[in-house]
Amino acid sequence: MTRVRFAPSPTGFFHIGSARTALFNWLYARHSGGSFILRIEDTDAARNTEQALTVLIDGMRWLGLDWDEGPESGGEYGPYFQSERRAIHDAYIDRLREVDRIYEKDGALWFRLEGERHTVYDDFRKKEVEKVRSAPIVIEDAVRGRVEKELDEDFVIVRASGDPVFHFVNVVDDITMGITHVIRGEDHLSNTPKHAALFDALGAPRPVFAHIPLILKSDGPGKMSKRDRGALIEEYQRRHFLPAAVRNYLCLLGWSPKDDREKMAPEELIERFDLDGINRGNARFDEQKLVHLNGAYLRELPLETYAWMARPVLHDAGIVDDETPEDDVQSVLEICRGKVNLLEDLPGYADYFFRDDYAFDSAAEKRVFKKGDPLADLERVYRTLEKLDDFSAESLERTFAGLAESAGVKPFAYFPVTRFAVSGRAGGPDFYAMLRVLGKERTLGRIRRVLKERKGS
RNA sequence: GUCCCGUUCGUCUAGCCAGGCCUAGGACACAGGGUUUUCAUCCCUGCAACAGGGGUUCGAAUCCCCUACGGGACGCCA
Repeated sequence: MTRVRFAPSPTGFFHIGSARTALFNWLYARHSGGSFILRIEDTDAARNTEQALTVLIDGMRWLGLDWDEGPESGGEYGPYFQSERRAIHDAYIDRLREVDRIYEKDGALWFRLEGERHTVYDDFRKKEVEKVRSAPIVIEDAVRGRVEKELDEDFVIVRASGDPVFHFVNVVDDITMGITHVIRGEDHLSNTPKHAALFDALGAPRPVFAHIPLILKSDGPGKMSKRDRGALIEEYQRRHFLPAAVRNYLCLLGWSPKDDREKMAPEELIERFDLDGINRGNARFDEQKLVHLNGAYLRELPLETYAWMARPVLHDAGIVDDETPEDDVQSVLEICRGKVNLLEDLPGYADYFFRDDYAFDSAAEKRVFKKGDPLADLERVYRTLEKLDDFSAESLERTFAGLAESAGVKPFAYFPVTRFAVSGRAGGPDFYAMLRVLGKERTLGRIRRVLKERKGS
């Protein structure tokens, strides 16, 4: 039975790299029919708060990563908060003591390596250190293959304060929770020999290690840090990204299904995910591709779902409020669906349906008034629509066709200036649908206003 | 500084482990064109990469070595 875990430290942020680690673990568990365990490594009291935990759990839920064991789920290997596992850690300290691999120095407990000792001056750390000549530790990493590293220094496993350190508790918890596969970021690769040595010293079988590449910032050097745009899951939640899109994009960063498939449903992802599809090289974060995927997911949402998600976005942006008739919102959403890649762009895309003080885009204005006599066209449109009572799309289409024919032009000739007048921009939803939703009164009012302002100046 | 890992289009990647099927495939972005009488979608075309050098081989993106570059780790943080 495969048992994998995601073991975050609640810091108050849910980093995209952590999220991807969680996702890979989750996928692997689901793929292999094993268990996915959430273990909270909350031993650093200084930065651990209840709110930090909430951020993490909300983020996990939002991404759809459910855990079989952990906080709020329970399980037979608890507690799932590292801070509550102290008795277990102590017992394992005793075990190490029994096999004589522990000694005390400066009030702390050190793990003793086996091998010849000598002292050298470390000029990076500017001090004398005791080195140990020991056999290299060999890790068979599921992603990177054979990794060999020599451990040459004893290390602290219990601080002078009495608190055990990460390397130790992490290993003990993995042993006692029966973890079979440790899938984590490559930044832990250098630590792994220490962990392997502890597994060995404790007489426990090592788990399979799989170190996944890091996510690098979109520009500039280094890995994504919490201050970078797009680094936090909270940001995607706040910006109304679709979790399915974020999840899908994250899969593609550092893992490949080996063929040309990119947009994949969870079932397919689970079906196809495997450790040997994980890449070795670090991946650079690219928001554009995420946005594209988000748009693709948005476009295939049923209208009901789309409206259900989009409505609060318009609300939050202050575009609509409780006074706004539901039917109006619904009609606008119907014709705007699939037009933007991000729900957060919707308010800016559709605001003019709900207010008359919409902005006029100067680039659009230039284009519209570049040639011909757009004002004359607009006037003709006005006089024609004035006499039209049926503002259905079909009726509007017939009307514009008639208007165009009598002038010997294509109906399209009237679109840009009309659209500009009623919306202030060059793009938007389907032309006739837009006029239909705006309705006769508002359409005429807006055209009249533009006509008046333009003629006056 | 030491150690570990990596390096295919601007970006994510396929191909590498099992060398010839690679005049290196796909996607995002970008540029052109088409469909849509408009917007978006969609479709087509284009642009664009095996880090460099040595070696092994009849043959190397694929195997080996070196260099360069990138990333990470070196905490009584996790």
